[in-house]
Amino acid sequence: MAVSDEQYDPQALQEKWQARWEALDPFRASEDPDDPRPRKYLLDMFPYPSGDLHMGHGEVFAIADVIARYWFQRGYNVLHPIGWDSFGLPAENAAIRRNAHPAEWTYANIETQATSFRRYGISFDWSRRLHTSDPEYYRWNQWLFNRFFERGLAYRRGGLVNWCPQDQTVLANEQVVAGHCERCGAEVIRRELTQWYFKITDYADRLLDDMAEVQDGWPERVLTMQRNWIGRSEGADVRFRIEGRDEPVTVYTTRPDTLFGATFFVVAADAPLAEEICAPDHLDALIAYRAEVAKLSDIERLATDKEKTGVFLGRYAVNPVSGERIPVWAADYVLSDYGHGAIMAVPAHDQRDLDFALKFGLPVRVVVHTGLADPGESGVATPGEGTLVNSGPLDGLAKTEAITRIVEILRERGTGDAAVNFRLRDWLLSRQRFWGTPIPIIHCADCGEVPVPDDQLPVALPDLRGEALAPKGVSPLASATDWVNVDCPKCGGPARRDTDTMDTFVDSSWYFLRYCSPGDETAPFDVERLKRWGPIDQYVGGVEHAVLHLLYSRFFTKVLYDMGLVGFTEPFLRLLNQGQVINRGKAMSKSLGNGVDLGEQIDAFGVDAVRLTMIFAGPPEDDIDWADVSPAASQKFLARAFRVMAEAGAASAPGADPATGDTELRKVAHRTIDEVTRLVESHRFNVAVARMMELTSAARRAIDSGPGAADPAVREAAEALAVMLSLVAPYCAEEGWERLGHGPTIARAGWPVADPALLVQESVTCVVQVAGKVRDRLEVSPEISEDELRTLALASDKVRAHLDGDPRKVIVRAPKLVNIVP
RNA sequence: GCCCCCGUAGCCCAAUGGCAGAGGCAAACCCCUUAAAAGGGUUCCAGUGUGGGUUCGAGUCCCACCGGGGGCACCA
Repeated sequence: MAVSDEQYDPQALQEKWQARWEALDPFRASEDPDDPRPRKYLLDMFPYPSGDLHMGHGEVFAIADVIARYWFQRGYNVLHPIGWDSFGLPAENAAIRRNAHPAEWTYANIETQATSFRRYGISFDWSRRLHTSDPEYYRWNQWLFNRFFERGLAYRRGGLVNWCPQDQTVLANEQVVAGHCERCGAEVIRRELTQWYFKITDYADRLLDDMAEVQDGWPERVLTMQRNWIGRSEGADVRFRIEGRDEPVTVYTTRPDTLFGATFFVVAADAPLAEEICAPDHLDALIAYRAEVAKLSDIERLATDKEKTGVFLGRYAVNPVSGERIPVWAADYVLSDYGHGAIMAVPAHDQRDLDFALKFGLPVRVVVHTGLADPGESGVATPGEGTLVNSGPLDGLAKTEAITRIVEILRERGTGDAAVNFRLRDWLLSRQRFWGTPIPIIHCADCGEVPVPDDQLPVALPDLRGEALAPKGVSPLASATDWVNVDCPKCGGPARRDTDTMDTFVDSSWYFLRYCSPGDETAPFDVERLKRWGPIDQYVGGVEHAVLHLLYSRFFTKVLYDMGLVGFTEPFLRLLNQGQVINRGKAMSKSLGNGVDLGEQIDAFGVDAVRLTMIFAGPPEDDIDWADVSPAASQKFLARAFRVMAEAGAASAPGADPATGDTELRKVAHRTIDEVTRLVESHRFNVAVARMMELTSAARRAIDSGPGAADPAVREAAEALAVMLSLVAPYCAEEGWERLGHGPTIARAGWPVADPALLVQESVTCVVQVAGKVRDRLEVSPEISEDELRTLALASDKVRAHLDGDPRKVIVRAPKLVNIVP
């Protein structure tokens, strides 16, 4: 055997095996309904083609591939698809800069990433590849939009919306993070615009309640974030009469028990209601106040420490239960799009109302006795529990009883009822940009909003490029006159296409359904095939989508369920959020100059070593600081493992009876198989790798100073190692598998099975403690009884030396521990 | 301000309430080698952020604090 045969040359292995794997195509999922193998659906969040793959991709896909390859080895029919989330702004911005079409940049990047994925050795079923910017894909966005429209789940309305001045488009609430655009970071402003919405609020209750289905499969923090985002609250609607106005005004409150403590009334300054209510001689003040508020950015307006502002509207509201007259104010701390855009203010028990009352000298009346200082004097509201006072029929009641009682009273009088409110707003889906799915609506002067008939889909994007795409506040599509002007599908008269495109989160809300039947030309997905594959067994991706993509996908799934197209209500049974790859304690960035290039790492250490480093660095959820890990060390380990496989392969042929091999090594191998199996199942991949390292060392010792490379136990260990290692380092494992005399591919080798007979230990070391200190160790049978062990322990000389008479207590945990309390 | 997660050798990380160390990095040394690299091996290193509590027994459970990370923050 030549030494060079045992040398581990990652680059050579990559070249050799990548081509062979592509020919063998071992990861194609079977659609044969008679395939007896149980199915598993593993999904990675599909990439946006921003350039080549980066370190973050390297981590997610390495992690997900461990799970996918494990399932393949366990004999599942695995669906592990790949596609690209290829609509979106960066392509458009690049196209403007280069005077090109967004498709050029997009599809070039997709090819680059696809090539990198193939080299990275991920176990994809490439036959299902999709790109959301293909007309064959976005056609179905439009088809789905039409279905939503028919059901009243897609509608157009005017209102204040979030506008990103940088990207020149509106944004959904979910895409505004702390007042800034989620994508570009610019400060978001409010504009009054007529836009398309999806009625996700109709599903608020189910989005909340169905979380029970994934309670055990999703990270707690993602569930918490979604719960907070949906923001369900329970309370009551209360109708107040406004003097000088026929229509009463309804307010929502979570504390109807404090109704008697309402000392003023506030409407959102920006709501139309404010001017409707406003007394004529106060209108100038309101208009002036509105102008002041409009000058503020959202950041300033929403700052919690901002001083309260407002203006009296010259009107009084009448408390429906006490009959008390209270002044009506307009203020910007009341939001026009939550509840009814108006509140009853109870300064004693709500800090915001108290701040306002103190600023404007409004009365503060305690109606819940909490035992704390009077808020009117302390300046601190008392929102907690207590006994009702100054509240007529509620006096003496505790909070929950008072709420029940007051709701009864309101109901009897017809001035209110229990109510539920959500923080969740409808999903604004229009975008004033080009590189997205055209909204398939035609506006006709006579017929109104007319959907483009299904048989005329897709409404393809017109061919615009370069300067024509520059943001100008209205969609670039508006300038494509030939495209815009069409005949109304209903009456045939002149009409105009809607010129906005859809939020690209629409694309990703159902792509996982399309993977089951990517080429389907008659439907977005094949219902029968989806029944076999769905829902997704394991989803892997970043936590940044906790309330974006994941919430929208859950919404889509529920709508499609109601349409009878999907057989499940939750799309993702288990969710794994991988950590980030950082460098020297900080996120990689150009400005910090601490970027690490995935391609360069692979060139230097090989695909397997990079993947192994990602997996071995720590738990998958944790961030990896690339400065703390060593791909060079990973490469060394792989070389070591490779030599074990190569030497075992050279010394023996397949088929030897392992039972004739060295028992000690066999025990190590089988214990490793057993543990690695459990560790992979529980996603503790870093520990699984540590076990593989131990097995490699044990095999090394067996070859060098034990029974030798030809021993069947060495072969058995090397073969098991190869298969386990193939989850993380497929090239090294495949070559090792070949050296061990097996044909390609190791992907079909099958997971090793631990022999229970080799897992039992003949003896266990039992620790004997006296008062918690170890005083003796006994070699005992694993099956020893408690009584036997107690007798044995008490008979020990070393133990007796520390005992003074009879022990008070003896705790026996057979077979591993005895603790004697003297 | 409120809520959640995490603090274990110089570093990354293990440890069903039961002997604090599985694995790796770094360091030192030995073997192999003409030499170096590669390879093989040995050794060094913390009492688990701090202070209480529960328990026969706490890194693990509870409370408070300190430090780091994350989420929410006028939603009535």
